[in-house]
Amino acid sequence: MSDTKINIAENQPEQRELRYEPERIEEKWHARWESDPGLYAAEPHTSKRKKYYVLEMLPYPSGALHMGHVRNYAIGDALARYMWMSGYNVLHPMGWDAFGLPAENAAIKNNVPPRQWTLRNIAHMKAQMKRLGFAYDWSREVTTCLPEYYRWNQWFFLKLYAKGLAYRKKSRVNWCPECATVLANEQVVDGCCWRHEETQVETRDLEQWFVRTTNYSDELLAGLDKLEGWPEKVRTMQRNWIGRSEGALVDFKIDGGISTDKVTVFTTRIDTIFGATSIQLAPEHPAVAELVGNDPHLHSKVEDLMREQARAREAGDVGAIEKHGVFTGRHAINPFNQEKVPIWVANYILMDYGTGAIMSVPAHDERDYEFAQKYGLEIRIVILPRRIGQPPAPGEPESPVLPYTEKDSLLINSGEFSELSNQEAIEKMSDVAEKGGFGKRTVTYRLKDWGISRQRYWGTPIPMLYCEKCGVVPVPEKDLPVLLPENVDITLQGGSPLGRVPEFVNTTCPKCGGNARRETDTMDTFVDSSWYFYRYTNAQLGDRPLDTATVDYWFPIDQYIGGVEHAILHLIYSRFWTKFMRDLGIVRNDEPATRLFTQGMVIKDGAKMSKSKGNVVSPDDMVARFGADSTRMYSLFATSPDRELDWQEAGVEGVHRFLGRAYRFVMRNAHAAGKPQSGNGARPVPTTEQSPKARQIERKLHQTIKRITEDFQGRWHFNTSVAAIMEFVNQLYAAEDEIGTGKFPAALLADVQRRLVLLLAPFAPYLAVELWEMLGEKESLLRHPWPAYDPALAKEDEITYAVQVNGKLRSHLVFPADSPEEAVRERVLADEKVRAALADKQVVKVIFVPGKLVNVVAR
RNA sequence: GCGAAAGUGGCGGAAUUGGCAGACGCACCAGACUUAGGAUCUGGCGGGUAAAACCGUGGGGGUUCGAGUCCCCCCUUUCGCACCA
Repeated sequence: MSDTKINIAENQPEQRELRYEPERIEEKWHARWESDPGLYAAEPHTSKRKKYYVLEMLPYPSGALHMGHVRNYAIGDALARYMWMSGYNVLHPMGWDAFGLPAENAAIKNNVPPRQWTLRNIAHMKAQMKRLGFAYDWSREVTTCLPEYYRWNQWFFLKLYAKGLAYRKKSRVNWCPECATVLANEQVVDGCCWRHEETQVETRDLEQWFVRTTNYSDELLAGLDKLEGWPEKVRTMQRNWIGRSEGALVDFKIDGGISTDKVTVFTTRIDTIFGATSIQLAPEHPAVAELVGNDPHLHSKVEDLMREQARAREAGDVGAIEKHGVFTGRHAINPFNQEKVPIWVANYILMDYGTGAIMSVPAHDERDYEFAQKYGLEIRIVILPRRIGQPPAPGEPESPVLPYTEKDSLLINSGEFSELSNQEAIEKMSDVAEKGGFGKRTVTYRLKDWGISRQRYWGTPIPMLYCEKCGVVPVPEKDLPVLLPENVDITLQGGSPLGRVPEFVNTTCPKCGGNARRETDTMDTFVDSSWYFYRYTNAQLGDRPLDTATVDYWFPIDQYIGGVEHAILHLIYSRFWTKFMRDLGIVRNDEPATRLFTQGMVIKDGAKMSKSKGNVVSPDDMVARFGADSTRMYSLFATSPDRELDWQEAGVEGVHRFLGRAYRFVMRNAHAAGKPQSGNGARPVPTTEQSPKARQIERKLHQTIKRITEDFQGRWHFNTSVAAIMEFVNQLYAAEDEIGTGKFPAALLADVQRRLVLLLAPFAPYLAVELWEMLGEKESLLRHPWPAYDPALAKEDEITYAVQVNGKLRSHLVFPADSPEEAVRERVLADEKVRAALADKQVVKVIFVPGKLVNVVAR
């Protein structure tokens, strides 16, 4: 803001009120809203309104809001305000995902305690949100790092433990050296840490707490089919993540035996077992060491395979490595035909899927085919399409790999099972294997149990004790919360920081009174975000995590809005948690949210905003220069909410300019307006008193209300909603010369202004409320009903027909809206331009599209 | 490799079901008002032409009176999955 501008404003007081100064308007209302309950939800059943729960994903208090947050909340806030004005009892809460590693890193770097750092960030970000005018019900604020919240994480953990859903086991886990802690499978992306994209995850063998998410594998999968309000993309991602696969386990006896006499393979294609020409084991398979024996050559080969696999896994391109293997010299016996097949070890077999052993069927599996080709293993065709019914003719089919599964496929070379279809064979062979005791049907999943132990300080302490006599003992419920100690020396070395706090660690066993040590790991912060949205329904409750009846009123969440990056992590954990809580009997819904919306990323100059790229736009800066309304409205106007948003400052300026136009129109003409007519959709005055321009404005008003209402109810294309308001304001400017002349009814003007303000309310709440006051309205803008439109008034009374000859646009003709087809045809065919285009051609037919277009087809 | 989404002026993007391509905004150009303008208001703005014709929605075919929209083939980008047996 230059000095010149300010001076001019002061020198010309009559100009001053017409100048749109968002900082003045917004500061004024910002201060007033501090003491205004705003968009607070009414307690269940105290309001006649229907409930509507709109939720945006809670932020991590990193220090400052970024544009992604602003966009997310601008969408949610517009919806919340629209729903509120549409007569719903809206719950629109906000909170803080306040535990997590950045607080610890900040503590190490700047020597600030994590709690202090976090709470300071929250205070700042909350102030930013308020300045941006987001209408949250702050009486329900949830901060996950406070004992009032995290004690219930501990309470839930005890419930999980009691139900056998939390357990401790030693296992190979993902370890991020940068975070100095364990990660869940969901937190490993392409072999790297989800927070440190450059840091490769290592593996460590540690004793850890796990949550049995796999108990709900099937329900988590089946539930996806019913979540029709969720993006298909998210549902697909979750389906893939759960990775259900039906098949069979089959035992192959090891010829000559080792300490165990068999190796069990997992297959989804037991019907092809007569085509199995080798067994392939993962390099880490427990039988490998014995099979390889003392042969140093074999031994080093297996080591190589293991290394290749590990390297590929760390590089994140497991699919790309070249297949290698080595023959162990030993054989296994196919239980179906007693055939001896060689046992190999191969680098493409994964120990953590199925049994880490497969039967290799080169004729009907691409990978097996590639491998068999390389090592000259036999390729035996055992299934063919029925239409052939016999071994393929030379050169047909082209690829020897034929994973036939169609109903009309047919087994060959498969003993008693020959001639069966693929499906029949799977059933029969599974029966035979089960009866014979050498196999059984099974289902495997990719989904693994959720490892929740973190060797970090800033998280919820896991409420467990280790007693010298009694072993693992849960902290009794009455002793909750297990408070996270303050003043802890934080380093990234030497394991859990809590382990270095003797006052915390050393305690007595609640069972025997003897010495006990506390668990020093903390919980994954995704525990916090798995159920926070339930806490909003009654955030102050002291004796329970939630009140079932209150939750029952508000749930499920009607609309959840957030980034697609949470499609698996947060959204699968919170679905699990809901099912667990339901089985605990404290909630009744099966799923947390009916509808999910994932908004697109905010980018600038073709790249995601990031400090390293130096293309970060600060919301504070935007608010200071253009105002909160312009910043928010631009984030909705630039593109539809589901798409990537390319931040262009000139665009914010454009929206700012538009808001100025709207502001000036209302300010200039407020005095000329008459008394508005009562009734939300009623027509203010009879047509006869209106000039054509006034009628046009009235029509445009109703069309605009219609468009915006439909956008809210349907596609959420708020960019076109904003464009519609802009068009409307442009028309108002074009008709302004008639205002005050008597041609433009004062009552219509009053109505137009009021409704314009109402339409602006979800997008530019500061400006809307300022103008609302300026119009002399006393009632709260948010409590005023959303304007209705009258379809009859929105209807055009003249229609411009596009006139084509052979599909090419030749003319435009205007007709009264209700003109019959005949009248239109007649005038079209008589039209000069049409006749010129027809020349000497013969009219074959005339296509008439009512209200739109006429196409004369001629030859 | 598999799957999904997308590709439209100088730029962000409109075009709910096949029916006037480019709404709205930015940038740009011109004018008005001004001592002044990075304010405001008015007009213009896909290419092409004197004006038309004509050409234009990643490329190539097709269906249709009519295709950005539907079908087939290909290219590019983004996202997801990727030895899952």
